[in-house]
Amino acid sequence: MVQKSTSSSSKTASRRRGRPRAFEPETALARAMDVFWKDGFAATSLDDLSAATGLNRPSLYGAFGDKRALYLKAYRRYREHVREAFSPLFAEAAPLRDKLRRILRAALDLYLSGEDGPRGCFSVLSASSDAVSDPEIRKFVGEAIDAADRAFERLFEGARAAGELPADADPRRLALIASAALHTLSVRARARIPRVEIEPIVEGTVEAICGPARRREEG
Amino acid sequence: MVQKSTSSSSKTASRRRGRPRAFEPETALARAMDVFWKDGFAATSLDDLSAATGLNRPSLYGAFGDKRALYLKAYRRYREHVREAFSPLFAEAAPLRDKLRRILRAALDLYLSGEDGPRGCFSVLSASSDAVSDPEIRKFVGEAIDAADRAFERLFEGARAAGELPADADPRRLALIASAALHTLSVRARARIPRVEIEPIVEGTVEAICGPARRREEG
DNA sequence: CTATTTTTGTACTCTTTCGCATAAAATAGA
DNA sequence: TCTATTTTATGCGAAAGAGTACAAAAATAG
Repeated sequence: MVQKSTSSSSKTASRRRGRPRAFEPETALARAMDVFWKDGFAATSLDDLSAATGLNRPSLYGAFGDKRALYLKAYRRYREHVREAFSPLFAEAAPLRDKLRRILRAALDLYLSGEDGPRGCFSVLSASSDAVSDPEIRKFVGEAIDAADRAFERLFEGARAAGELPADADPRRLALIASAALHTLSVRARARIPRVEIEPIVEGTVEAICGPARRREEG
Repeated sequence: MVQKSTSSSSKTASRRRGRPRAFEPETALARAMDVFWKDGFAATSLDDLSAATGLNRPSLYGAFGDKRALYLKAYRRYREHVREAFSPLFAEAAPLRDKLRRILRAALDLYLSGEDGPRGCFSVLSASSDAVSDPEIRKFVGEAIDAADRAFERLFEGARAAGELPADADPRRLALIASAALHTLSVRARARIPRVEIEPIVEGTVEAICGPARRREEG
């Protein structure tokens, strides 16, 4: 039950004993994530998940556990996906203004993505869901928010050290403003507010943090 | 069915013909709003609503219609409640910095309120809910967000005209930052992040909009 | 070729939920 | 008192949902 594939995970190595799986857990999890991301926890039924993944319910249970466990796994996958997508943007060597703009634009693109309409941010959705009464899910949400706050904080610390921000700038305060931008982008995307009405928030936030267009760079 | 009490609505006037209601629709609606606000649309059952209001289901249907109609009425009531609570704060005669701080503090208090834990902002919740796929609910959400944006925009326009903001300040851009603060306050409150960790966002937003503590008022 | 192991698919149970039918209760008017 | 009208209360019925039992299917080990 809890054995974690004691053998190596290389593709062709020592195949398991019984009937082989007819699906790839990774892609099934990706489909489940899509559904949860779109409809939220309470409004997603196991039949929805079954239809989206192509697995029947017993297979879902066998592979991922019950609905709550699957939600946690889907959420974890979302966070990994986000981390992989945004880490390079934070690590990039570029002026702060450009980096911040690219990060916020990428977030907006992510929040507007979805075959059946914009989905917003999974963490914002989870925070709004009844699932947040679950301590473990709440912990996940808190970690996700904190991770974004810290990533922005480190970004602004570095920028301040590099002279891209005034010496008296407060990286933590600026980080909270950047995270607030993420949250409002998510809310508005989810409300299906047109992209052109949302986009000014990106530039407005960049200006609020980095200062107006090409001024004040040196008092 | 659709007659809207043709007679006057004064308390003692011409009582209706049949058995009188054993409840006050206003308070029942307030209770229903509380439940929807706490659990969201999908996770709230009619039994929950029945228990919270004290009405049995037929009475709920008779008074408010089905679940969706009741949600719309509860949401409408929330917006009226918010408008009544915040209009005086926007209208107040006080320095911009103080007014903005009071508004954001009041919003945080509202989002942290709730007998069973913080509830956040009903509009943010609705945007995250599956109910947003309903065009009418989506329209409500859009209107609520727009109302907040405009209220802040007018506030900053007035402040600029009064010389409390630089002449080149962009009221719309600042308004979007203020609304973003509301959204992040709601998300964090809902995620049960401790109040002391959320409060700095209020002051940080005030500084971002009005400038740092007591400097630069006349650059 | 047989036994063992694991997954798959069907169908089942139990619970919850929504919405409504129906009868009893409470009031106004005749 | 009797009738018309409106609300309340019980509870029905159809549907959906979560989780599981069980047997067939598909692979490996010996």
